[in-house]
Amino acid sequence: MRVSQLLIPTSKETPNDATLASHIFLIRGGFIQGVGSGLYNYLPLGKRVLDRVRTVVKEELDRAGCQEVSLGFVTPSSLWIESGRFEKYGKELLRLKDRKENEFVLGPTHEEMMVNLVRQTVKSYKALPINLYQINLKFRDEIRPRFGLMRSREFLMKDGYSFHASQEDMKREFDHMEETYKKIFTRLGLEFRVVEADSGAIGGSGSKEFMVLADSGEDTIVVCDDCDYGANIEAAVRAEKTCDVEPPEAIYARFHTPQTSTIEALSDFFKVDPFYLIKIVAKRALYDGGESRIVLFAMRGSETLQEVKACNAVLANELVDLSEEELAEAGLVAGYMGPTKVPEGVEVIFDAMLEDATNMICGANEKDYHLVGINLKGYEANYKDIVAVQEGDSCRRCGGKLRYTKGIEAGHIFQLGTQYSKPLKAEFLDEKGKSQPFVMGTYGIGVSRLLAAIIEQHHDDKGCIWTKESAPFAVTIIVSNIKDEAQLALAEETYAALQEKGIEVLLDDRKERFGFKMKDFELIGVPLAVVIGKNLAEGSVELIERDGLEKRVIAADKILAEVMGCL
RNA sequence: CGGAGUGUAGCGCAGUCUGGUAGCGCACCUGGUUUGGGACCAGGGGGUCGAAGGUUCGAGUCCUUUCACUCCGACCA
Repeated sequence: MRVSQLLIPTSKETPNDATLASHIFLIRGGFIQGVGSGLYNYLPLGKRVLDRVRTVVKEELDRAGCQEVSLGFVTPSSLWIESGRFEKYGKELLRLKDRKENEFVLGPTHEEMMVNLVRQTVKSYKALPINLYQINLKFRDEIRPRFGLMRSREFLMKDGYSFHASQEDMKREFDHMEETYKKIFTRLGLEFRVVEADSGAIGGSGSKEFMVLADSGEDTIVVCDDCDYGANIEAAVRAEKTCDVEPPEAIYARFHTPQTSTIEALSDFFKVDPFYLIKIVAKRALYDGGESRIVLFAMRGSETLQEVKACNAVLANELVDLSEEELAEAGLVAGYMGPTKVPEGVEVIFDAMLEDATNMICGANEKDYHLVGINLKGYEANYKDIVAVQEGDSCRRCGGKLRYTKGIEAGHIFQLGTQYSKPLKAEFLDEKGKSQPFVMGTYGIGVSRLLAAIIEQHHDDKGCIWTKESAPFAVTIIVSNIKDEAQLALAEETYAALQEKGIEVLLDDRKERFGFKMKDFELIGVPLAVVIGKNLAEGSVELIERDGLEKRVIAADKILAEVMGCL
């Protein structure tokens, strides 16, 4: 491709809303163009990268025995109502009506559609297992789209679904997909980590995320320094935690504690380590049909609530904050809430760490009063793991120190079981002629997000540095002075020769100055550049690798061999 | 959803307080010079000032309504 004919609107200026390297360089390099909140157009260069990434994904999946299909983007709501997700998925689901007032949704993920496809076509165990996938647009009406392609509303995703006659076979495929995903991310040149994860809105049990490691990642992951344990903070576990400080021995009593509505103040007031205080976080848990209830989450004062774990503990769709008015209406006092003697209609969940805890201090559910000498030994209650693992906690597997790191969720695989096949009545006949629901797995890769992830991991202050398998072109030929006939002639000759060899080559034949073209090369991030410039007079040209920007002077008649050697 | 802010040329912005000819930089077009690190000179094109309504002789500017976009937050009760 000749740059003079390529639609490639590069810019010196950083868009004012872009903060992440990937967002800045993808826009400045003319890969994408913003068209609305969380909506992007792909320009020729961006489309090429997208296609290359997509090709890697497709090749590995096809090699792993998966079959590509393409499902409708607009989905009848009836399927979503059948599965029960129409309400559960919440506001991220964009709903729309056609001219006849029929309701549809724009697919944010396609379990329903794929189950529907398979239930109509697969009737026998003999046709199993089967693994179908598509690489298609998705739409999620995010609360707050940001960071360019990282969190957009419309995005390209590979979503795969496998169907099995047994749990064991599904697990086998799950492991197989984990290996396949590792190959995909490795081929794309990404540094990543496979971690245990929460299953979120998709549901099911046993899920793993593929995290591309980057400081700008939106997810916090907990990793062990000594073993390969890794988990999303939403699902991380740790070894039991104790406290070295002596517990405050006291007999049960009600204590006047004015102006101590925070854990910190309470800790100061009683001169007690927060470990021995009970912290309450009150939330409103939302359920289907607009129902909701107030839940108090009780944990040690040294801990912090992990909202996803908390949400799972009460099987809610979502947890939202409460205003002081709402608390007052429910008979609760902010800053003085306790897990005992709660008003009617308020649910309490205890963190598992509180089981059999003694010598605790908690709120009295009464303004300006706390209770001391609380003893939970043998106390009957609902104990669940609802707190976040903290840095420095011990690894449950090996006892090593856990620490936080940041990751970009680029892939997620789930063991679904019969979560969707049951409500959607997707069944097959087994060897005994008995009807059984399909056992399913589901596997996703954020293809458009991968472009952002690659740049987050591979860039410098000048621009993008695409990896070998993701680059829009393999090499670019820069003609320093387009009016120099010798330079242009050699460039044209080289361009034709590389094309002949089937190499994706770019020829920068624009009537621009040298510096301008170099800046563009650095911004766009093609892995290799051949600079044909003034030292052609001495019979040599330059080879520049984008990663590191190292220059090498080579003989002009050796270009082809040298370039081929670098690819 | 809570808080803050912004909408003026393709992009980045000034002008709004104090109403009176629509501006600047980049980009773009024409001509010329220039060609190893985002050149220079000269000329030029491009605007329903987010939208609707109002006040006024006159509104980018004042008033009302509305839409869009962006940023911060949504764990310690």
